Amino acid sequence: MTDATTDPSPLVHEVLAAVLQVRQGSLQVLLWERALEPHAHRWSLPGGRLGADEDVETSIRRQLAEKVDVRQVSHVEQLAVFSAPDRVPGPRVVATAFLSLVPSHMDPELPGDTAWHPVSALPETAFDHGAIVLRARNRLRAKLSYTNIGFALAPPEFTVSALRSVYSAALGYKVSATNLQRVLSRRGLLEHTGETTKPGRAGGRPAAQFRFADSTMAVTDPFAVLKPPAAPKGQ
Amino acid sequence: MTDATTDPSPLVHEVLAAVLQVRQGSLQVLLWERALEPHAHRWSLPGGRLGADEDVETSIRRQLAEKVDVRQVSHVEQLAVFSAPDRVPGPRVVATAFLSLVPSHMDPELPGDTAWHPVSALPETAFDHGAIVLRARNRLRAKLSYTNIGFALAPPEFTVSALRSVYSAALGYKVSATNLQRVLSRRGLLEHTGETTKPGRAGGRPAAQFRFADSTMAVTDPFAVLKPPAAPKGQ
DNA sequence: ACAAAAGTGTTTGAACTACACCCATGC
DNA sequence: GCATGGGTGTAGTTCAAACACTTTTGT
Repeated sequence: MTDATTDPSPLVHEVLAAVLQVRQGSLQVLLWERALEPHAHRWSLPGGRLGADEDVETSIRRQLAEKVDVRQVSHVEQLAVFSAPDRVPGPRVVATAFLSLVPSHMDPELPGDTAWHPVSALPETAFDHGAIVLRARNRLRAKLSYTNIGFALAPPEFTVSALRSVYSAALGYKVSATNLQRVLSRRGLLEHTGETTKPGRAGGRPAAQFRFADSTMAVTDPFAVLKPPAAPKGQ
Repeated sequence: MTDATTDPSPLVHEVLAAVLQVRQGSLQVLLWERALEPHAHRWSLPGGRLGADEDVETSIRRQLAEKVDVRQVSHVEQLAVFSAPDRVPGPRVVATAFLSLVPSHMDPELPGDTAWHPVSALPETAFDHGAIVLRARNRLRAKLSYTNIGFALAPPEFTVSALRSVYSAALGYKVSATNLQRVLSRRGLLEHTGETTKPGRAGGRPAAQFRFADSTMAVTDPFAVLKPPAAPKGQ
């Protein structure tokens, strides 16, 4: 399968993460500004070379720790491999891209060359990193519908209207608070904490606080159609 | 991002494909039997080393051509990267795994060391290839529900009951022909060809022939819930 | 006529959207 | 009181599963 004695095409494997967070009402991505050529001053995704003793997920978590406190990263998942031979100038570099999420209440300290940018208004990006960000956003949007991945975007406790803002920012359209609560409750994803928030100066009923019942990603709406036949009543 | 002048950890990138086909009423995968150590006589996925001038998809298509006529491959998509440092003995090998499909009416000529095996009864597999096959099956099963990927498993023209067999084999449970036709028709995926088949000796009504309206993968049931608000009536 | 296989009509139920209405608070 | 924001009740719709029934053939 592989011939280790000769290496006709030296190859570097890098890992990259599109770190997404809802901030200031919009879905944003963490980028750093390249100081050096190639593509100096363009914005690129955090990441780096895959180490000898780590798999790609371990590697991206390690490399993210240089930009963001890892404990603030609530979810990491593989997106895809980007491997066009000319995707970066110079020697061949194949990248494994990740989708990574940070809850909206976090505000990590960032290195000076690093900043958040709205996904809907990206600055000039390096290499194929812009395409990776869009793939990440699409994946997130899809998963908001059929998994519990909202837990990774929301703070540990939240009101329904706060959660509505998070979902609306990520999806790019207004979500109804009523229906959001219904859907997530029906699926058993939401739990009351028992706490309520005080209304603002304008008054209004105090809002109940919720949390997500589970904080590991799970598919909650497995396949909508072509389900297996129902078990006979005797079962 | 990468330092090309030194290469502390030589790394090989391979591409692997789980080629799935419905044959003899079950979902099967194409495997070849390794002649040499390591893992001699175990069964492994077709694939090989990524070439210098190709991306991973081009590479897997090229390598599959050595086992199966490429024109018979109806669908190829990335599955995931497998990168555990010890996933194969010896020098580091990172793999990009693919899901690949062959329509059920094809019966490609195979090399002598290659054979189809039911996914539900795999022989002893090499390395992590067994896990890759199961991931491929799970991906296929999920996509049968919310995309038109059936086109890649079915022959160009088929009766509803033939299509039912294909779906049943892939999903692992009996699918109702009635409901299958309803779901696919409602989504506009099926077209009448105008032809009908002759009944067998036992009689029965002649079956209408259908084809899939589209032969490129598309999501047909985008998100079941949290849809964007309906456009106002005036639109 | 009868059996067999294909295809349609119709009921039931689940799940989601939309909207009306009620609740609890500040001023 | 009344405005404001939170929460529930309840149609109405869509979509899919289940099953009865009709259609069209071979024997």
